[in-house]
Amino acid sequence: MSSKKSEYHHGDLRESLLKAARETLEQEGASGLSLRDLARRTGVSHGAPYRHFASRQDLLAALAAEGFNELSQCLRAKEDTSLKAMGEAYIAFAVVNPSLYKLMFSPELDRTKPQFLSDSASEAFNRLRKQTGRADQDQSGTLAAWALVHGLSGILIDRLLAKELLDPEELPELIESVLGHLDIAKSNNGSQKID
Amino acid sequence: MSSKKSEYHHGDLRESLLKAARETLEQEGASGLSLRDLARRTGVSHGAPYRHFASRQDLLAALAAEGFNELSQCLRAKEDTSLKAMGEAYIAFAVVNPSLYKLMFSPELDRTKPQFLSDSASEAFNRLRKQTGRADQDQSGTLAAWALVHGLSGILIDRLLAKELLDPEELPELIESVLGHLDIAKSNNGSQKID
DNA sequence: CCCTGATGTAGACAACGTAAACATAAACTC
DNA sequence: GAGTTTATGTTTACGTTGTCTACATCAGGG
Repeated sequence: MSSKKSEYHHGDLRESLLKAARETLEQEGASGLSLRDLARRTGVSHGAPYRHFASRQDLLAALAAEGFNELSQCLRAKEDTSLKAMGEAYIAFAVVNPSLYKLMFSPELDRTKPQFLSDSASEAFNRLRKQTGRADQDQSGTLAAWALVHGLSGILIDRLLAKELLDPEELPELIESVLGHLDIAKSNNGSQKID
Repeated sequence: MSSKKSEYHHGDLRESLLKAARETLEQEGASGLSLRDLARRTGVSHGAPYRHFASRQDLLAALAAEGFNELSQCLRAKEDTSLKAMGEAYIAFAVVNPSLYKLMFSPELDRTKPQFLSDSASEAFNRLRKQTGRADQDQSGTLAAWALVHGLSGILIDRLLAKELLDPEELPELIESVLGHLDIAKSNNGSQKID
């Protein structure tokens, strides 16, 4: 399909850019990601990316959207298991894609125009809520579950834990213990608590 | 003290820079903070800041350190109250200084050379642990408490909640509910909230 | 076959971080 | 107090970046 062809038109820049961006993102961090370097590595001129992304922020936003989709998928896969399993999947995604996860919740992102963020975020949130099985009036339980995994993800990503807690051997165990401190996780599985 | 004097030497640049940086940080976000603009607004040449900060990262790190000290102070003030009160103070700090809080946990920060981060962070962590009153063997409870407030802070800062949950009127109430889902907060030395 | 729109290129501009060479003023020494 | 040293601020310079504009190239439809 793609041997020599035209040499002028790339074919599927946009995708190539996103793929290259994804790599440098995890290697260099979000701040080390430049459009020009991206173009250079992809073999196009520095102006080319602007045919596919209105701005650097726009590329970042596309990356973040990709991330939300993947996270959504990870959660969907665990939909029919326990709340704990979902939380562990959530944290696993964050730890495997640290820079991407950080980017997804970066305040710099233009969250206004495509409401992709509120959409994907609220979809994940709803998925979580279904799992918590709470009444609609009290979403504090769902929010607590989300906050717990979100916070633990950030702590792990940023390596804020003392060394003795970071033993990768016992990490899954630690995560499970932490998630266990949520009262919802205990009375799990269809139990409705009366307020 | 400072009427005319020399006009050449600023007097206490460093502090002025930090103060100006603090302002622009919350107004423009971390990415909108440039050394040159800072120097401009402070009335010095664009090379001057380098006499006080080795690099932009260095300035950011100084800001973050400042933030950790203030957060530490906020927590120390609530040391003798309930775990919930401490959590609320933590979240209050984060919400009042959103960009600073984000910066404090930014992966871009050079956390290696001055271990200011691990120091301040672990100090706060220890303060928290004292409050949870758990055995040293199991720090999962402490970690859960930290993760919960850290996560909720991020969610509030980034405005990830649906509008109906963001009613500023009911926000303190919501926060309290969320913190209440931590099992440690319940069996806690009979501390009552004082309204 | 030309024309139109999509895509890539080339050049320009301002802003930035950072370093080096220089200027100034304060501190210290005698 | 004169002279030297040191801390602090200025200027100039360089390379990189995001982004805009004018231009080039190509694919597809009338």
